[in-house]
Amino acid sequence: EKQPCMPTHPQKPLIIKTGVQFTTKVRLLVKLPEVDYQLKVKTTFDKDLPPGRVRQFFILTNNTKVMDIEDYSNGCLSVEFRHLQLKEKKYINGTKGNEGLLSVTEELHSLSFEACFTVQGLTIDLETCSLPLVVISNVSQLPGGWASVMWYNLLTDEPRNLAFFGNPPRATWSQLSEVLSWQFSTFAGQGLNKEQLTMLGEKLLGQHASCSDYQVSWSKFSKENIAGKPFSFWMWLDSILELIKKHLQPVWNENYIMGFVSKEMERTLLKDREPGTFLLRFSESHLGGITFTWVEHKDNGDVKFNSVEPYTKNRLSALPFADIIRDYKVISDGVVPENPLKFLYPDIPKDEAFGRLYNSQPSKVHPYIPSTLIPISELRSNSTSTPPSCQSPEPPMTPGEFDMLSEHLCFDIDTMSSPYSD
Amino acid sequence: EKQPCMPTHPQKPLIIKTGVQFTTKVRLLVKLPEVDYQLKVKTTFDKDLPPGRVRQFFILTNNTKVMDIEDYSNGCLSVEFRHLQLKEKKYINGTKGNEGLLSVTEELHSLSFEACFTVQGLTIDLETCSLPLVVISNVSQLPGGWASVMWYNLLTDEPRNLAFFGNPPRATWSQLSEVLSWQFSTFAGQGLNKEQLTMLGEKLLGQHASCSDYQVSWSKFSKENIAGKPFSFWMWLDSILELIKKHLQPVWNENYIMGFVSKEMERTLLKDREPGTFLLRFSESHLGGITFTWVEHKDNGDVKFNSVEPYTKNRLSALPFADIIRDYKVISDGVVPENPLKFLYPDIPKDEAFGRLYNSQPSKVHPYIPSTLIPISELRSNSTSTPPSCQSPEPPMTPGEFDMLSEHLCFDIDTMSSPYSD
DNA sequence: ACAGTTTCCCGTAAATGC
DNA sequence: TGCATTTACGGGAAACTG
Repeated sequence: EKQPCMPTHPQKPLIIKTGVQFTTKVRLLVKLPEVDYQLKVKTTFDKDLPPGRVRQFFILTNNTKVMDIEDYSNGCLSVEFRHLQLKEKKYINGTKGNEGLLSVTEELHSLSFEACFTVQGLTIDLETCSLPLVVISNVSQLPGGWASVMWYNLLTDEPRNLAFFGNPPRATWSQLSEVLSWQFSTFAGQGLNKEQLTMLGEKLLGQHASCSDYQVSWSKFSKENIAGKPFSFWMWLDSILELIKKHLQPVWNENYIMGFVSKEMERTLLKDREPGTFLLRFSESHLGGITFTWVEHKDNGDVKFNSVEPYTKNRLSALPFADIIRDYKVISDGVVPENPLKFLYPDIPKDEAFGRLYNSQPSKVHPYIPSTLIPISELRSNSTSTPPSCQSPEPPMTPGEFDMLSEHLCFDIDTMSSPYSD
Repeated sequence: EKQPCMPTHPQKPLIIKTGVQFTTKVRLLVKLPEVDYQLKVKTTFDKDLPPGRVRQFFILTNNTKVMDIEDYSNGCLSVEFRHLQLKEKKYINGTKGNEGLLSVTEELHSLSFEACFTVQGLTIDLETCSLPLVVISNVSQLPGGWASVMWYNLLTDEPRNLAFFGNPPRATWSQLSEVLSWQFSTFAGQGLNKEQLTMLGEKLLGQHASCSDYQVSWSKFSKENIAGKPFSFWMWLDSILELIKKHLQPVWNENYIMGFVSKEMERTLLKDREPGTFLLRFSESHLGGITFTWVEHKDNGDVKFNSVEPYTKNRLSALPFADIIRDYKVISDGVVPENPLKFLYPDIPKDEAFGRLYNSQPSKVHPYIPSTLIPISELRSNSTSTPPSCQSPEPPMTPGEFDMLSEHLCFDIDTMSSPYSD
């Protein structure tokens, strides 16, 4: 009878941060005959959630409002709650929230709506509730929370299985790769192609990625660290999404960032190209880094590959990435510095590709000489730049419709004024 | 009988930000004979402040505590309030806080302490209160608030003249310059010398600065904008203090930053020096900027002065200032770039002065080529760098003891855990 | 000691008030 | 409308807490 249906959260719905305002809206789908009094709706957080095991929260601010004819649309009743804010319930007795089994971003919560009215002598109780919600206390928990929201909505149709992460199902790589591509198209404006997904599949699954039915566990996806690295697969991927959103948007949208490519594949691609051909790829060793690799032909006919130390958000906020590509110089002992980047793979002249994205700000503060930062690498004559080991290449990927996903995720909780992330 | 005496606030005492925790401590100076019950002290904010004209605040959190024998020291009674937090009182009737006459940082408030006890049948009421306090709601108001605290404590000994800024007295330049130097020695570790103060005096007073008895109005000091600039004298100076604190501390402490020097004086100093002699000075046109000016001898014998576009906190957080000096290069159309900075005025070889402060981080992320940002200025062959107009030079300054000031300012309100500023 | 989690609060941006 | 002031909250870091 009632349906929780609210404006899509601009970025990451179904995650609420304590102490930060959020908005929610309920709509009554049936039209009631002559309700001549005001229909009050009350929201309750974590209603009926048994104490223990998980944290519990309550709504700090006023949580009862009267339904009203919806402004636009077909005159059904609706009510929007604004400025709601969550706070954790503290127990005096020894009961603790979060008993070690689940991490806080795996705890699922819910927001309930209740209304009661009498019509023609009949008392009717209405109650409904939201899809499972993740509650976090700091934006640093947002990536973990979003992993949970994705996994839940990808793998179940149940409207309210709060115990989902007690025993989370696996996803096929086919399903998962679709969601990952969708993440990039939603947050960065441009999805992932087959080759990029192949590299991600190998990274997550090794050789098994050849089979799109191969299953990925929740743990492998976002809890276990990648072998030899202090972060999980999803933390790594999300750090790249954030980097794109904040610093690489235009370059990414032009499809100029190959991004996900094994080092072996990189060499294969570059080795027969013109000297100075380069490609852009994300760091696999550090969170949120991007590097370029260019090919150089030595005098003796050898082919050499060089990769610059990855740029991270700090560097990129000092200097936009396109400008880095424009201005990058290598200095070798007293020689006139030169920009080794000539052609974006396969063969696009650098300025043709990036020209529009350059930021040329010669800043005319008159009494002063304009100054800018430029990125340089200084090569000592005795320096060596040994080619590192790399990963194995591999096969393709399933495409597909993600109607189901977008349907679920378009739902619901909305934290006021573009809340998390840019 | 009682005295409010608390730990010196690490940075800026007597300023409290709403919603941020602060700490205060009261000590009972007389020793009471056998008080066999607990002595309760209550703090009240803005006690007896008549409504209207100014905002009023109250203490959100628990504000009554029992006095206790002080841990260390001579066993007198004391009590420390922690986690106090201020919130503005809102009036239902039309009365507004802050009626236009005074800005919020000129409003003075106070924190009162009360205790009542009976000894040998005699009831005694104790009450005392803090020096005037400034209440702000955002750190952006901190410079304005600190200006008020300085002016008050510099110019009056009254313990509680909350109407002080209704008609604030003037300060002699002699008094003021002392306080300014003290600001730099307190917050940046190194005070101002005679020449620096002279330049500041001229900037504030023009020719009158020759007379150290000349008076500076409160308005001129911190309210009126400097002619042609969108900021007041104090806002400008405080922006420089902040820049030093965050980005220039070591260079400032070595006395390598002349900083306050008129452009005319700058030329006088540099013109007879070796080519490549440079000095460091703060921007007068923008908040929180530092530039270097170097002298160059043209082939035709002319002397030319060049100043780089000032570096602000954003640039400096991408690249430490000493590294900027080390790596700065001027590129003129295809010539090998050169660093024009050779000698710190008067004649210290650059690396001798700054060597210890360089940050050399060649970063050994092995598979990658290390990269860094370097600051460059690109000179087009047809570019001109016209010498700008400058200010007039002038005379000396009074030194002196600032015991009074430090005595007053060492007082009192303490906002938990290094609150404002670094 | 330590890792997961929360709190604290600056500093920027946006909202609000006058 | 513009300016002064407050609120909002991301993001880094410290504090907490088992």
